[in-house]
Amino acid sequence: MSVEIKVSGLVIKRLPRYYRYLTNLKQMGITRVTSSDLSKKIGVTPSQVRQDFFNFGGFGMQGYGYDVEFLHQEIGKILGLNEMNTMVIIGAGNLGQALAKHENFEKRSFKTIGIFDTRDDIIGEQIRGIEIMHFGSLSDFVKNNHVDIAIITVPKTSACEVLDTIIKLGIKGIWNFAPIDLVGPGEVEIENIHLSDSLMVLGYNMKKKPFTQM
Amino acid sequence: MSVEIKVSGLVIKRLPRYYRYLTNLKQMGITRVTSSDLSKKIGVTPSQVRQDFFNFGGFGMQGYGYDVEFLHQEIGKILGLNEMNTMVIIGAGNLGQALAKHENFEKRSFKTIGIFDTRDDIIGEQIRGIEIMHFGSLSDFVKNNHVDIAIITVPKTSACEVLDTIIKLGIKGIWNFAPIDLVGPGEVEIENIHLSDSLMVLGYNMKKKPFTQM
DNA sequence: TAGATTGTTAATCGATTAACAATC
DNA sequence: TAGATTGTTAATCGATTAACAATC
Repeated sequence: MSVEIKVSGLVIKRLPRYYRYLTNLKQMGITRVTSSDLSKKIGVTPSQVRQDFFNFGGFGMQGYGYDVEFLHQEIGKILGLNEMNTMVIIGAGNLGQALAKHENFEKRSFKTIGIFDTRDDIIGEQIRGIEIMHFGSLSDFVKNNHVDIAIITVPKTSACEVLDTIIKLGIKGIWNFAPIDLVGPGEVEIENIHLSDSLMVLGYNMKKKPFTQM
Repeated sequence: MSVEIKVSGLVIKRLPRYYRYLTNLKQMGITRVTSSDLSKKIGVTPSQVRQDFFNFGGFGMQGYGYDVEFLHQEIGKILGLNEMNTMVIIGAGNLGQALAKHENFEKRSFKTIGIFDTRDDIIGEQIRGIEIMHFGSLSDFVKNNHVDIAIITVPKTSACEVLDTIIKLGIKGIWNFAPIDLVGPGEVEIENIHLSDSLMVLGYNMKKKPFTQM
């Protein structure tokens, strides 16, 4: 019916930053904020702040600015934070366990409800009350529990195999930490996190400095 | 003297992806590649591949394409992978320990040489042969060892304090995992990793799908 | 030499910034 | 009402794509 106008990915990436800063403002008891205030804290122009919000219809009032509480809530809705998203972690290695122990995700309504691995010696262990189960029982688990997102923290070599299984089980969101760009069918959303890519960008930026100063 | 032309950050972010794919090609024994081949694998246009490399003068030959070995090496140089970068981890919590155990970074010439924390009970422990030391001894450590990069994996509440110390010690690169955007003086390069931001972007992309299909 | 593919310039597209009328 | 600040359009800037001459 109403054809959704595509919002640029660059805008979407800025939303969590707005959200984080609004959370701070709320905690400090500040109730009103202008595009100029926000822009200073976030390091963009006031124009961009207004333009970003304009993509969603605009959340402010002329002459006043934005209501912190309301803006926080609306951005949260856009990002899907108003309802809990359930996650399973595939791969209980160092990174998988660290992510399971991380408490920040739940604050943002992303909750881990199961961890899966193939190493028999750790099956049955619990991390923050979340059980480590055998990868073979993932299928049953998904049938009995609603799972929104699978987090892939297996080695590069098994990532593709795991991806296939996950897609077959009908999971629609994937957060991939294996150092390979996973691609799936159109209805599956994949976010690839490449930690060493980011480290290399840091390496470049550090090296480049002397040149730009000339 | 020669004023370096600024290369866009978007180009730099693509370099690690080229690099990863070239590593694969090398491993498969492939010696030659064209901009068209690369573009297909990486999901960009051939034009963009050539334009990206043109920023650095171009690495190919007309009528032939690119020599895999040479291109791999040149991109590695740009990213600063030809010499070892030393790193310390500040904060030996779940994430800090997981990063210390991660072996991929060393393959890219980023080597962790020390881990620091303030909790007395874990001081002296070793992770993959890397000692956990008291945060108070960081200053001495930096005097005796060349440290390129500090990885911040402390809670949000102590991140700013840690940042101050690190900057005073003269460390020039910071890889920050605390959920706050750290900013430092111009000569210090900071890469902020916000895992939950990425999760929220995934959340948005999953939600948005039904609309775009209308 | 003929064919292929780059290097490089020009055209297009999209994102950011500026401007200002609308309005609280 | 006057002042402030948004919503929204227009102008600018930068990134991507297209085109093609250079050349291996």
